[in-house]
Amino acid sequence: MLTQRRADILNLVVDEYIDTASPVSSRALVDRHNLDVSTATVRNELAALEEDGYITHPYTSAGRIPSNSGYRFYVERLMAEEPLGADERRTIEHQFYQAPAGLDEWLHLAASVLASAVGNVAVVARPQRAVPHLRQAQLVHLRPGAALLVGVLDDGSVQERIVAVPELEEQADLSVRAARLNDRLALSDSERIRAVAAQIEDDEDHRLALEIAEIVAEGASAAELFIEGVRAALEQPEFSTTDRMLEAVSHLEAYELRRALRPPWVAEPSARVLIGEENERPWLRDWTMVISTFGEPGGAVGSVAVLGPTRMHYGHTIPRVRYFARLMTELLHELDG
Amino acid sequence: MLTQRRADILNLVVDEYIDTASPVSSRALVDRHNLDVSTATVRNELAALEEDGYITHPYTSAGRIPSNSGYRFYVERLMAEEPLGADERRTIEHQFYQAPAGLDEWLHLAASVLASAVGNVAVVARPQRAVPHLRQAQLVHLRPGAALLVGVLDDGSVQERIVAVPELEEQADLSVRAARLNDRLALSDSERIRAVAAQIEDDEDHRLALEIAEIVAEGASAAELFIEGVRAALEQPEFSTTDRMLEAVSHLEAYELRRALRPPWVAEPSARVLIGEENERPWLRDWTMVISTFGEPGGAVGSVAVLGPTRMHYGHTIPRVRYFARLMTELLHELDG
DNA sequence: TGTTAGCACTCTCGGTGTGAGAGTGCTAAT
DNA sequence: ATTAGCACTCTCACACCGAGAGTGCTAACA
Repeated sequence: MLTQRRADILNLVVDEYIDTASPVSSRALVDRHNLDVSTATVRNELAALEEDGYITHPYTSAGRIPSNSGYRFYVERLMAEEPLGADERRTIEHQFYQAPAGLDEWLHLAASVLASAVGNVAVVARPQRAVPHLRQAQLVHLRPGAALLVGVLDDGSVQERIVAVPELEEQADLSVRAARLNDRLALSDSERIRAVAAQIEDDEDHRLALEIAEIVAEGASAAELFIEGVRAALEQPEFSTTDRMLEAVSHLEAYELRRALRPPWVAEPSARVLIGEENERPWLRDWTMVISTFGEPGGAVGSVAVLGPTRMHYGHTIPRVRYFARLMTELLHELDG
Repeated sequence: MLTQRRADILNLVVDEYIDTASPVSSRALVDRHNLDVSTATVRNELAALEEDGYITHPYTSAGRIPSNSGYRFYVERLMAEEPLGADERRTIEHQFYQAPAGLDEWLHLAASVLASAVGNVAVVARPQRAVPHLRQAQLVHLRPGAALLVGVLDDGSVQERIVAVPELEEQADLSVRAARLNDRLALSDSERIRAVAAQIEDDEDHRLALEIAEIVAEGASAAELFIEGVRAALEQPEFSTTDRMLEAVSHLEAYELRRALRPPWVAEPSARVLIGEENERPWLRDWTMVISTFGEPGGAVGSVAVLGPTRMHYGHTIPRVRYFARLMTELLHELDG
């Protein structure tokens, strides 16, 4: 266990480094926080902290930089959280309430507001159920022999796919067919739909039921992602060389992020912080991810996350991610009635 | 008008610069293309070309660089097109045919294949009609008093929006309502829907008809964009400083690109090339956009584009954009029956 | 025993200087 | 009209240097 003084100093080092982005010297600590010990004493403490692995040296004679375990200790024990002020809340809620009609636009907006609140990349994943159920299917005539199968799932998402239908059927026939299918399949998950399909005698209905099972299953994979704030994140000094920036850009795509957001930190009620290699994606070694979820625990669940360099303003970011998750849970609830 | 020799030299300068990305010297031209004149003669010609504005100097004693009007002349008169080989076509078509079910996935794939074929940013805009018509509307019960209004348009796109409905109506009632609305509104554009709506007596139906008019109208704005190849483009030497790269990153987003793709080059049958300030978006001053459209001229039309630095391999890019547009028109036609 | 002053030592960083090399533009000769 | 030759310009890579910032250690001190 660290002595009080040592912990205090670690706290100051991390705060200072987060602020200035450059190695922290003993002098800076003493001067800027008027400690009543000398720089030499501080140096001794720093050496001890380094011994314990909380901080490091970039080179022999530079200031100290927090290591990832330093950040971890900081987040768990030291950090002073910076709660949202009344006016900040008001501004955010205001932006939320002038949101447009669609859920998608709304999620997009949320990502964008969060990104600008924390100055880093914000990612919002569309809520989805672990096991989605069909709410309603519909067949829309496209041309003789083909129709658009549209399925609305119970997490509010809409899946579509072009399917073959009997050449002669008009829209009216297709609607009848869809109504018949809905009668048997509505409110079922894809597994159950498959089971019911097996018992359908009519060949066409049988085939369509299987198609429906597939689109329902698709609803459980690939959640849509809304990514904002890339620009702001890239402006930070950790990306001051083109190769680092290039690396970051190529990872900050929906495809990569989807994997990073996935298990096991889905369904975490409060915010979870993953520092560096705590996230197993290797490219995130120098990144921190603060992630939380929103929505009904049993129902459709989405996630909100902030991504940035490990040198992140934790005390600022964490409460905000938490706040957004709570707010979005509320609003989603309102939206669902 | 340029003399033959002068034009030849301009051609060589552009070719060489596209290839090497560094200013072209008289020596390089003579050596690498065994001209039967001396470097001094070439220098005189270069001076003349510079006089005419086709090329420039970065500084007094460096080689020549094509100006934007140099590129324009090159594209119109000089450039040797590099047609697709049989096996290249085969590879591309192969990738296309193993495409997944949905139109969206398919467009996404197209963007990605094109991007890797030209080594620059590729953008594909979902086909849409100038004036979309409603194919079918459907109401899906969400909870008492609210339903999801889903509209399928005649360009195959699906629009959705949450709407209020009478508290007491069940799915069955909503389906009846939807059927009634479809009878009067199907196959109409949003203007006509609005007109018809005005004559509907039932208050609820009237309100819903207006909602439908709105979602149909939305189908004409904001086409979905598929963007690929950003990474490859950013690796080019024109983005070798972080600020240039940062600038590029922040512009290569759906929001900005949508504006760049818009009029007046929509509905160009062959590929159109916009060099530098020929595109009025100011940030595109150093970019070239090669754009074409696909789909039925009268029907749903999408666009394919490649974006890259003005120093772009035009002879390679242009035929490929043209080829993709043609291929996608074909495949879309197949898809539409 | 913990703290501190003092000092030697290390490493970075910005500026300066320099020399080689690549090209041009011009002039005079062909 | 073309070309050889040459002076001149500008960049680029590299080395060098000195200032400055920090540390680690030692020895004195409370």
